[in-house]
Amino acid sequence: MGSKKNVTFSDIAKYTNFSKTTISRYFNNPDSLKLENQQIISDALVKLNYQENKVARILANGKTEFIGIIIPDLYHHYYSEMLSQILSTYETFHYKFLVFIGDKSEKSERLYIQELLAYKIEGLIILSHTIPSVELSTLPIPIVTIEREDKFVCSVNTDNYMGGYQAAGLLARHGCDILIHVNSPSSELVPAHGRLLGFSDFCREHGMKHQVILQEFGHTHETALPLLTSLMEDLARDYAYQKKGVFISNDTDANLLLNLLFRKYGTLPDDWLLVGFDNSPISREAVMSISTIGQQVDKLAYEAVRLLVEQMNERKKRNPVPLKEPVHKIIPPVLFRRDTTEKHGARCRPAN
Amino acid sequence: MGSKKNVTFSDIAKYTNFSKTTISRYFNNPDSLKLENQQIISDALVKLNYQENKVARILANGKTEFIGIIIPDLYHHYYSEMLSQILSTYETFHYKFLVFIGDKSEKSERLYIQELLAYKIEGLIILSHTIPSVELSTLPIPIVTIEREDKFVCSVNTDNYMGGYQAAGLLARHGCDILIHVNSPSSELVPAHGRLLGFSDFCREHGMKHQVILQEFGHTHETALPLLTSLMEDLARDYAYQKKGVFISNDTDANLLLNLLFRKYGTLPDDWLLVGFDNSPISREAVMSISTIGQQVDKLAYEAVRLLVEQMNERKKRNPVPLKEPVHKIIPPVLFRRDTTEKHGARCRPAN
DNA sequence: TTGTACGCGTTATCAC
DNA sequence: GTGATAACGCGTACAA
Repeated sequence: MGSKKNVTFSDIAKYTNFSKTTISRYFNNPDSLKLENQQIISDALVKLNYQENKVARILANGKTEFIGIIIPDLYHHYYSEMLSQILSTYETFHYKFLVFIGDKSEKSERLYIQELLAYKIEGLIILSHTIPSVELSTLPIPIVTIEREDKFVCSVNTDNYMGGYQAAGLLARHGCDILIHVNSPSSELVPAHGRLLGFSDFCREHGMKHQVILQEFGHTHETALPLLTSLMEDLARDYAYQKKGVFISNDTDANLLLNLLFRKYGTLPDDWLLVGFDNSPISREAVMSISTIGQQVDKLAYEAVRLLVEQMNERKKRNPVPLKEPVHKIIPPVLFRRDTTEKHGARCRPAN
Repeated sequence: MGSKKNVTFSDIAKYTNFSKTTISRYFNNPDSLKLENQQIISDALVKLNYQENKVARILANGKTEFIGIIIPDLYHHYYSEMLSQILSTYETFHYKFLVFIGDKSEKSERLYIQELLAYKIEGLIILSHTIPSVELSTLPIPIVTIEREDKFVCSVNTDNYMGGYQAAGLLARHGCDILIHVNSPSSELVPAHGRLLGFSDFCREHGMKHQVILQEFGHTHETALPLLTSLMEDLARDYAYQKKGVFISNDTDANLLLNLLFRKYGTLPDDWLLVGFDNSPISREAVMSISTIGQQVDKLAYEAVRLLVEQMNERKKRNPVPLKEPVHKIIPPVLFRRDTTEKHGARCRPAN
């Protein structure tokens, strides 16, 4: 008890008069031992207080069961929930996760990847945006990205186009005169850009008057507040007496706008409807619950890991058949109708 | 290029006509080689495209540089920020983190610990509450807990007592007639219990009229809303015409109460003051910014890792001196004065 | 300053 | 069913 050295297969072998091989088999293929001997070894394990050493196992069979994750931050609820869901797949796939926060430079992110490769991770999940997918595709292990530029690697993304389309549809159904989409300017290569397309297409297809406002509001209240204030005032002026349907592509800013409206009018005026994006906690916790387009984070996470595990398994076969083309999996979004749209609707059509 | 087998020290040794030892030294003690030879090896590394293998290194020297983390969830901002800060210490200490979400049973959590031990983690950070510290103290590696029962292990905690004291003090300074503390019933062993003590002590020491309400509001809007509604009505009735200072020990519920008040009165009435706990995003994003007691998550995280690393380093010495007693590090909280208290104060004493 | 030989704890390949 | 032996890739006395 409390002896310095760890108990190894050798010790157990000596103690039980078996060979190391047999001990190994006890763990990896127990049925190949006779029941009687299984029991003997089993007893010895507790008697000697054996602690398994998977590092040695890795060295011997090359399987680390490690997956690396690089995620931009955990500040946004979207990311922390995603990480949570990814980690939860341990219950299913039994892969362990080495996690890095990659909100730094490209250089440091490459360092993270090198570190992960040094630990012989079998696959890598990337949510950060810094390293282009061409470069990722050159790595010697399977890669899956989530909601980022993914041209040359496998990915799992939300159907952002449908999300934008749904948001516009919801606002249109409530009889808005003008549909406004507020978004930060983004590359056409990132999936989130689809929201804009979906929104615009719906409006065009249905002959809706609409406007797209591309603006960066920054990451703090302090920067966002004045910008959103003037946005609100502009819209109120430009579209006075018109029913304004605003689709803001994140809940945080939607909430901010809602609060500004509340402070100005004491409530959400009847000629304002709001739809956010993400279904983050604030959309439920706001003064008035915010309608929003939610991503199915659990499914995104699960599919990402599944897609990765599939490829990792393929590589372990004697004749691995690598993918010819990167696979891009699409998960539909979910529309949450809440007070910032339904309150009005309920008033207009109480029967519905 | 694309050859199946990995390049090893042997390959480099052959290629450069050095021995494996010299290659090893190049990595671990480069100054012991002459500059010229360092260059030769360096060139060979890129030529052969060597990828280091830390798994083999671990087996040889026993140092994994792994730290395990078990955290209850990432849904609460407090936990996700904590995890983020812990992971960020990679920049300082270069330890890698294996993360498990431990919101399950005691049994599954023990399994996580076994798995972590199998990967030879050098230390373990525990934020989940399921396994008592007596049991944790028997593990063969250093343990540090954060904000949980910690009698038999090292820990880092917020000075909850001071937090409760400060909250009461803030409300008292604003001339409240009655101070109310709302909290969920908790064991006296968990650090959070200190909030209650600090609050009560302040009130007693300063002869403030006060009431403590211990109630569980659950984890969803649906369960919390009716309970908080009746709480609000009870308080409004019991303390009509009195200035009510309410210290709710989490921001989510504080926000909910604020919203209820807003819906009822259209604003936060002058006879209501609110202080929350955690400084979570909602406290800033609410209709009216919520005064709150914040934990210094960055410091908690850093100190936890530092405390752990210290002990892990101690163990690597030839004559390790284990701690006689568990160390409990205390971090002061930070008071954020915001609109739910200062708005009133500003009105009463505009000069201040 | 560099090399030899062995150990780390497991798995894989044979052979029996 | 079970055992001997050689990997796996690197670190480290010890020797030179």
